[in-house]
Amino acid sequence: MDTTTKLIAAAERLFDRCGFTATGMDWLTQVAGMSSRTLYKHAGSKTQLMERVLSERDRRFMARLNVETVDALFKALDDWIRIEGARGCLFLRSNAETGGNVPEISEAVRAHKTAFQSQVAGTVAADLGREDPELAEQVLVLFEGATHAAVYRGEGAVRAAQSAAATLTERARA
Amino acid sequence: MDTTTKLIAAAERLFDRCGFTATGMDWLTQVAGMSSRTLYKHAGSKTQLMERVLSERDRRFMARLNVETVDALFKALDDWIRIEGARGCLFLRSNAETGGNVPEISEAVRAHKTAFQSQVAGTVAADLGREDPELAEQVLVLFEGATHAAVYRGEGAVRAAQSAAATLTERARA
DNA sequence: TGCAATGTAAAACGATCGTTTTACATATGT
DNA sequence: ACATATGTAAAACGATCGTTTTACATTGCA
Repeated sequence: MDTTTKLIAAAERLFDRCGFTATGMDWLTQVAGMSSRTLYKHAGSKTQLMERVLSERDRRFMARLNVETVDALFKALDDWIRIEGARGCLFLRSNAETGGNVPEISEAVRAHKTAFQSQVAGTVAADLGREDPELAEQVLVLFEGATHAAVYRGEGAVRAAQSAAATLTERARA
Repeated sequence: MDTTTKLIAAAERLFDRCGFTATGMDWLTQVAGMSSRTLYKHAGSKTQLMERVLSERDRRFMARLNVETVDALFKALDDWIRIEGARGCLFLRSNAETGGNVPEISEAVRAHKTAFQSQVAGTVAADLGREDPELAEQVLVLFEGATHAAVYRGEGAVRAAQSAAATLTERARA
């Protein structure tokens, strides 16, 4: 396994589970299994490392959302939570932790959420056979809600969002 | 204005806007306008201060949710966001930042979310004239989703959640 | 054979962390 | 008037932060 890949994976895991600020670089070197010299040669800085983590996260997450029905969108979220666990959106958390004061991170979050919104709108359009901005916004809200409610309500939150989206979609079709 | 009140208010503002870990105590003393000796006499520790902040936040937030219709629930959220801004749920963020490793905070979050779920279920029951756990879960997800989507989609996210909740409630009534 | 490249181990950098302490000022109430 | 409570200002505590440096080992290729 490539050194950089190993580093990004370890960093994503720690940042996600313990928080960005709370994760120390010394601890990260131990978990990633490399010296701090190597870590900094590959990552540059903690902020750049966070950028790489968010970029990789975006790639992996968005790949799963590339579906053509609203129902599949929530099935994808269910799969994601089964594999990755439910700790809320890492992008929003990154932004909140840094108070929106780190431009590189704010920009990564903005880009991800724009892509996310675009994918949701696209999926709704594919499912419905036409664009429906209002339904798309509702589905986006349900998806975001399921992501965060699942932290304390478990997978039932995803099922609730899924059934709500089905009802709204059915209504929009008629 | 009472010293403790001033302290809690300043802490809530900084924790909310800049993150818990990222907010230093020196900075907090300056914003709260008191010496660190006074701050620690009133707060005890940073963790205890966070507990007080969450407790006060819970009181203020839950007071607004004490309504009898689903629609009023989202109107209350809209009001909250107008006054306090949209930076996501401070409770979930606290838990995420500490990685769930600080028992006092985890417990405060759990207690708040339990009360929140209970209030949503109660409001749904009052609106419908009967209990409806499935609709209640959907409304909870919509509320949580609006809270977090509003961070990057603005108040339109709340309106989308509100209309979705109205549709689902209407359907449940029939 | 030798020279880059890539890695480790560990010490050290100055800054900042949460917290305590020392020394002193200002009110209040009996 | 004198103790008590409540506050400030500022230095200091040891620990930890992100980052760099020093010194050395290993590998692959010319």
